[in-house]
Amino acid sequence: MRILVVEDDSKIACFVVRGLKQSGYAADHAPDGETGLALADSTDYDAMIVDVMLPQLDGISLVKRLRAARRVTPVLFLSAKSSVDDRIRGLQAGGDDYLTKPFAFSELLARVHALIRRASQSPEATRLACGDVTLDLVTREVTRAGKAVDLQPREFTLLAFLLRHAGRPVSKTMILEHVWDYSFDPQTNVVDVVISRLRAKVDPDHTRLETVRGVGYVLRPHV
Amino acid sequence: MRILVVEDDSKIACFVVRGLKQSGYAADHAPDGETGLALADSTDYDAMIVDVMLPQLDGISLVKRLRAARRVTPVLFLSAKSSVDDRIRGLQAGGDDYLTKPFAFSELLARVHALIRRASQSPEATRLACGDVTLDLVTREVTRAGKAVDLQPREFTLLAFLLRHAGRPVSKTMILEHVWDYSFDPQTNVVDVVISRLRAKVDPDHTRLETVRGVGYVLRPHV
DNA sequence: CCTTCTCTATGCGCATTCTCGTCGTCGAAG
DNA sequence: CTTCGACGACGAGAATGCGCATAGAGAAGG
Repeated sequence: MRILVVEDDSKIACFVVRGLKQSGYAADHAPDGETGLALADSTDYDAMIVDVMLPQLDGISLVKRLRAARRVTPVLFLSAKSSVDDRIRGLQAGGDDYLTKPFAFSELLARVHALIRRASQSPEATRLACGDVTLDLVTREVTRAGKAVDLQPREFTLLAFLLRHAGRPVSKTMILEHVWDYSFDPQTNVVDVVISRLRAKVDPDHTRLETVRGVGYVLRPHV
Repeated sequence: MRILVVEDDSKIACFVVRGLKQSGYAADHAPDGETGLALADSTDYDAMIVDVMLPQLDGISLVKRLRAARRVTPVLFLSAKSSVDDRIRGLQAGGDDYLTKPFAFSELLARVHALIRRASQSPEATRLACGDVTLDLVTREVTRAGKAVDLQPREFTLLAFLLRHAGRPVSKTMILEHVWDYSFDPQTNVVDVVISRLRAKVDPDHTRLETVRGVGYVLRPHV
């Protein structure tokens, strides 16, 4: 779940990004409209949070251009003004929701949640499972064969990612991008290391988490 | 639990807001009807306390317009007049309760309590518990293993918040928002400090209040 | 003015995560 | 069938950064 935050006030941006990360989302930040559009254009975000007042390219125009390019990423507008007019303009431009500053973070989170859930049609599962392995995104509990397993943060994020793609191989590049937030392969073997630790904890008999040589890894649904 | 106070007399407003905060509520204040309506429109309050006599837009009209917009937030009217007529007008406009000035703060608090309890259908638990830790929101008594524990206000609010979410991790951002009423992260470590003090008083053997690295804290239900 | 409570600042300790190095395994080609 | 090359597995040590505790400053209340 990756979210783009387009916001010029660095304090607000920093606060929002941090909060989203603490809630388990990956978050990118663009300080102006142009950068935001470029990022939105090149990455497939699950949602965007866009300030209306932005340098270079305002939020409304940004979203209009995004929609013109047939991008349907759900957008939540942020604005200092609370006038009904502004709200209407935002929604007409293709925004999906509207929040006025100052706002409570929990409200922002709730709305983003709703947006993603609506967009993906299927309610955002809080509980992932594959075979006898289960993972709860909210309580952060992981079990194998009914027994609780204690995972470190990185291991947790990686397992969650694998579970989301259970049955299909995921490349190391993908993993680095979504779990480590790296855009480029920094010539490292971190993934191998954490996969190794994950196997020891979650797949001791080596039947669930398979290696696909030259590609990456698969989580086997059967077993 | 967030409450909006719409009241033009700044002394009364200040007094009420302070009292609510001390009782563990988050409270906002609007000095006139227009501001009040705008705030009520953009935020999801758990209850509102509205003076009938207000500049710009009187309390009755405010609530009428709120109800017209299908908002069901419970409203308690404040008024200087105690005439039965006024009371009827208020309730007809969509108010849920009515209190005449001057009033005792404890009475206001009791009624707000009742309003929220009624609105949320599930009676607002006055007593929270998790494992051998109990907390009473009304008497402000806290016990651990049957023995009373003396908490400072901040510590009390934080513990109450953790108890409400027992079993699920709560992020520091959330804590700052609900316990400190900060909308933005002021780059501080207050949360850590108060957690530390809370542990010393309520969880000396470090079994109940766990750290979730990079996220926040959990209160463990078992033990 | 004194007390009580809360916030800020700092350094330390430790958990987590990364890097490195070696060993093992797989697959292809001769 | 054997050999060679490349990729992956995994353990051990090192670095980073997060969280904890403490003390002192500041604010609020009596």
